Amino acid sequence: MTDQDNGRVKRGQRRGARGPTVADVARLAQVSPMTVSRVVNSDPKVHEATRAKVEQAIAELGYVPNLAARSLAGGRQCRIGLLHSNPSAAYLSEFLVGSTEQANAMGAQLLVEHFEEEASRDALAAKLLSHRVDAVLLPPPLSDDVLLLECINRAGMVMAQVATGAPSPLAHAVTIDDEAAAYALTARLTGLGHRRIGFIGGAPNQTASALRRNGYRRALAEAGIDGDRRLETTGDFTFRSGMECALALLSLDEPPTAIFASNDDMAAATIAAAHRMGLDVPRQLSVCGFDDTASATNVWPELTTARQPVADMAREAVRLLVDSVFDPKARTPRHVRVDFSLVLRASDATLMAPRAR
Amino acid sequence: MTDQDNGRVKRGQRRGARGPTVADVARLAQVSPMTVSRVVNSDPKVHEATRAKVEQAIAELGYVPNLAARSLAGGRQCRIGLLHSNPSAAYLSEFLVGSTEQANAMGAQLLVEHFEEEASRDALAAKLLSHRVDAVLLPPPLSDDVLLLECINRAGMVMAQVATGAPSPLAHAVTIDDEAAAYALTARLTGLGHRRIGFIGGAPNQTASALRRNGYRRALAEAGIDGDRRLETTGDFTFRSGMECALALLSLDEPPTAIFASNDDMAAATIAAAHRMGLDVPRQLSVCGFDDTASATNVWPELTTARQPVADMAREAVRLLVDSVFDPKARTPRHVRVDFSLVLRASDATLMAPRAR
DNA sequence: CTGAAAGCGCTTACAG
DNA sequence: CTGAAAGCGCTTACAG
Repeated sequence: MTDQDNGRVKRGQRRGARGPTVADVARLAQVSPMTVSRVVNSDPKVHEATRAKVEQAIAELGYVPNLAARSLAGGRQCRIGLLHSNPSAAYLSEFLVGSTEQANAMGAQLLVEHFEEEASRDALAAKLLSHRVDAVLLPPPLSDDVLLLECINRAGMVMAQVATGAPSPLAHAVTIDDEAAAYALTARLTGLGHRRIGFIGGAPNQTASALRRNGYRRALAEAGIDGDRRLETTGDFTFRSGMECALALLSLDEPPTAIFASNDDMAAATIAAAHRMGLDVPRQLSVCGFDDTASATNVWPELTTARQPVADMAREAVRLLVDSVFDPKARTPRHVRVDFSLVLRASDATLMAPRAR
Repeated sequence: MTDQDNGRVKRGQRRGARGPTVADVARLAQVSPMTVSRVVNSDPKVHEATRAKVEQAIAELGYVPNLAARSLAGGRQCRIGLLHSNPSAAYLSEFLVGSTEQANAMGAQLLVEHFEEEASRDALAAKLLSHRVDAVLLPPPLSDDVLLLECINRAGMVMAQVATGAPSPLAHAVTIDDEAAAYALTARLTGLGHRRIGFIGGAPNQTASALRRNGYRRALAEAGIDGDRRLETTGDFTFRSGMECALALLSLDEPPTAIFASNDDMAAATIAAAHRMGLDVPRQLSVCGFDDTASATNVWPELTTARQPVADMAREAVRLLVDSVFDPKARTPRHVRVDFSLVLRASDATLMAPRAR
């Protein structure tokens, strides 16, 4: 029986019941609202017996805390701005699912904002501040925009860079070991007998691009293969750039028998280029991608690639940000490295006899 | 000068300044907090002069309403559950961007939830209720799950179906005219001189699939072409299914000279199948897709397709839901139809002389 | 058209 | 370990 049931409507009184409150739970458990609050917030200083009583009352009433009241009273609101420019749709999709889930789970609000590279960084920072944003989440390529990092830092917001090759001292960072993943993939190709392995690099303004190139070079060196710079090309992570690089590589006098592309979209383009030139993949050309986004399975043959757990990385980054906003001690930049894994599919194969041309 | 500046800290008093409040604005504008609230909520019954004064004070202080306080006081909270199963990543990405933006703009909270088709619908509804979800947003294929619609309706939540071919009387719906779009695309192919046009249908459990097939058939009929059922295949919107259907079509005794696939992923697979069989696109085979997701430009040649404004549709659906939650009168199911457009790229061409086989 | 009062549901800061 | 009081910033429901 709640107070609202008496039917009298006084001045300033609100309409309508809105589900059980701490007061309802407190009444049922015969404790004070304060104690209910402590149980809900897992304060360790509550007697086990008291906690049990309260938890039962919570279960009985189906009590769920009102987030609005909580953040108003606690003075703690956490709004995270997710800035994105133009990563591949497959990447963004995974990233959004992970970050949205985690933000909801932690009671944070997520503001998704598109940021054009031509736009003013100061104007962006001002806009974020006016939206009361406390923390900023940066997927690539924005995670590598140093000017942007400095600008947001000056405005006093916490940041998390995801998938950067150069963690900043101004921000949290969540990455995989790009060098090691590229090394592992290239080593697989050398293990299959390939000696002429083409490389399609990512956008030069993304720091992870250089790390992947380093991994490629190290694998070749360790296999005793002299690096041939003509086999190294540079794209920008788009399908179109991958197509151009692949056509260039396949038109060399001594074309590669395998190509490692720095992301799946460019690897998909490489397969398309091979088909366009009448080459069979993987019989006449082995291809590897990177990321294991949806693009990896939206081609034929399906791509062998390195899996980057994008959704998990986004979740971890949100966790770091929310903790930082609520606890100043957690503001010290942390660098979390998550594991990658190799996903072997159908786009690579043992080197066959030299192909007819 | 705010009250907090006097430095005294009384019992129960909070720490820290948190930006200007209605009280601050009211003081500066020399009106009551109530009037500030009215201006912020654009109540038409405020004198123009009063409004101007208040607006100037707001600008001067950089006042931004506290959403938590607003929803606590107003008693109006709007939590929208976005349920997704396994649409293509490109589709989901656009959908998430649109719905997140709109939800934030309208002060609603978005909960993203993955729903496996094997999972229990009742358990899902219970979970949504326990999360205090008021409204449910359903992208395809869930927008066509009638049992799910009924289940959520029984639980008392409002719903919006996006891109369904069968708007339910229980829900809002935002669609394009699938039949007309498929008709337009097919008519383009007949206009280019094609007479044998293959069709790759979408998943049979999605109602839009049948509409697209109807559009295809109508265009053929109007061009005076006898429908040949062997040219009609059925996929499930995945790349893999598109590959199978395309290979089947291209292996017919009298193969088609053009293929219309019911989404971009299947059209991309059709191009891959053509290349696999040594056919040039579009010289020897014209291909059209549907949706204009990122997949349309992540193939070579780029796809001619029908653009479905996914992000806008998601925004519109969120708008309908939020309005319904806040205003019971707006609960009457509405069906909003948005425009599609044809995007002509490089995957289709005029019919050439019969190809050599 | 404008305002004074009360309350939304929770937590902070104390006091025991 | 537990509780009574006050307040978070806004809006509802009135009264003028």
